Amino acid sequence: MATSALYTRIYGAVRRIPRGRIATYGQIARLAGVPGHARLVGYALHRLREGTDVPWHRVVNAKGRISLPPDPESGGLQRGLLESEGVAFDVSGAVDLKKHHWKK
DNA sequence: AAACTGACTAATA
DNA sequence: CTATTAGCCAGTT
Repeated sequence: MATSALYTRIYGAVRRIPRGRIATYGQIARLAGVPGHARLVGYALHRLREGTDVPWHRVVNAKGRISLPPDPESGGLQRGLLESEGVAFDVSGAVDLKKHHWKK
């Protein structure tokens, strides 16, 4: 895997997200110490897979929606994980940022 | 090494 | 509300 310092920082930042809360890519990038690299956060998470200790499902885009198309294999895993943590989804499939957006 | 890609964001239309 | 454009820059090929 293409290990890099940024990946490590990004993963570390994601791990800091409290349970039942969600954060945006831009926010994670900022926490990771690399503001402006929201895309890198997404890229890093994309390389992840089951078995990691990173709660990637708590990371969503600025709209509070899941950017990743539902994977038939995982059966909409991300949404299920969030719901089991108490995160409410809007009817349009967006997270309720009003309630669950994580604030440092 | 150079070009292409992208789990983004913000601004416009 | 959705669609398109542009800016962004490291990672991947």
